[in-house]
Amino acid sequence: MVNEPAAPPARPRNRRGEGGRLREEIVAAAVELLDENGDEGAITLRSVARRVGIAAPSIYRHFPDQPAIMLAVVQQAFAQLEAQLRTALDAADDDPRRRLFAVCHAYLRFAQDHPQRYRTMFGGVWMPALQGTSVTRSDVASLGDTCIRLLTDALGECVTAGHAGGTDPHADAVALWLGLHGLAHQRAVTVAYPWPPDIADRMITTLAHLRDT
Amino acid sequence: MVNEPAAPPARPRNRRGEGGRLREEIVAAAVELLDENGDEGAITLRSVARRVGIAAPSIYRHFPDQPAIMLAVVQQAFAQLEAQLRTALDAADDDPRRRLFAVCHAYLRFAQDHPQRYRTMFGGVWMPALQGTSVTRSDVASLGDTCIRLLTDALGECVTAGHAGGTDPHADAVALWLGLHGLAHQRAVTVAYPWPPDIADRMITTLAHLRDT
DNA sequence: TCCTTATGCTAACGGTCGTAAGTTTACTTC
DNA sequence: GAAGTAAACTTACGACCGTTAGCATAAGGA
Repeated sequence: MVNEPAAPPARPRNRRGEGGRLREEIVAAAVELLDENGDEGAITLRSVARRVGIAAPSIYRHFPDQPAIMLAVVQQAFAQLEAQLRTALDAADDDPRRRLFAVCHAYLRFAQDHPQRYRTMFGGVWMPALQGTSVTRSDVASLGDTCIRLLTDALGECVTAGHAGGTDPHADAVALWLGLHGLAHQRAVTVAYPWPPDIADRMITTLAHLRDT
Repeated sequence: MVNEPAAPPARPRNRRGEGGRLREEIVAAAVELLDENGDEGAITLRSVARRVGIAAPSIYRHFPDQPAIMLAVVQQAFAQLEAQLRTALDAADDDPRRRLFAVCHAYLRFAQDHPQRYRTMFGGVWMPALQGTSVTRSDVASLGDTCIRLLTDALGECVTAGHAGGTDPHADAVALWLGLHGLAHQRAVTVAYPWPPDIADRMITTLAHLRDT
């Protein structure tokens, strides 16, 4: 838990118009602390300031609150997840089946590559902690919507192409996402568990009601 | 966040041999704080002591650490979940199909009735926080095993009776639990989301590979 | 060159936390 | 009634936290 007890990196002051750059550095430092310590409680005003190499009150130029930093971290993480899903879709060919697997595996890969971030994104330390802070409920309400839509669309393509059968495409999409989330979250939480090797593909195939090839 | 700023409930001291009763009171108070504030960070040595009506250091008679309280809370929660699953199984008849649904719905009901507890049980604030504390990794390793076995057995009965088909019963059981966990966890985290009404039965039926009746 | 102003810092306050050391209270036994 | 001891308390220390108020410094246009 010791974070540079006395680390004066002699940080150069930003140029006149580039003060906002410090905001990115703050968020990046917060993400670093989260990834290293694995505990969102490690993201504190002072710890972030230490990591960046600035004085703690200097953060108030860029964030009104400490929860505002957390919100920025989570927003950035969701943007990264969305970008990763889009990249996977762009790299895939036109087969709806392969596109569905691509986006699902990209989702799972994000959670596996950044378990602490995933845990924080969906851990729900929000509703309680943001009482009386600058973070409003609407800031956090629609955070994962775009990512879920990408998944829903990919499943819809499969249904349209006749590769997937199901009585209710929307409910199936929700179920598929819930299954992915269960796997992703549990993988992010437990150190090492003997998962069946093909557990991901099994869940995707089953929940998407994919027909045998 | 104000917890009895000065609440002297004039707690009577326990009788000579019943000092261990305070331990139960401490755990109960910790659970109360968790359920009310919804944040495991609300379980602190001093807040628990205030709630019980004792001085903070008095806790050290019964717990070596603050993490030890958290461990006790989680252990108790897992015991409650297990008891709830067994109760549901005992109340069910002999039809394997109905027994499977009974245990699955009991699982989901626990998460819905005690969302903060569920979040804490599976939230994984463990691996990081127990560094250098009295809580060892083995204390937390096999916490949910019994509950998962109850689920696995219920699915196994369905397979044996021919009500469920699947190529790998163990993998299917894991997948079923992951699906339940995804739904339970997400329900415990989000305030209100328009879930498809029959989402639970859909996931259970699909992941268990239940045959049409 | 000087003045404005964005940028970041120092100092400080009040609060909470975990924990150690030593002490008081009251039950039980003799 | 005396003694022993379990049960719980008081006091205190050091650390970290979020936040406020005011100050220094340097960039860049006039």
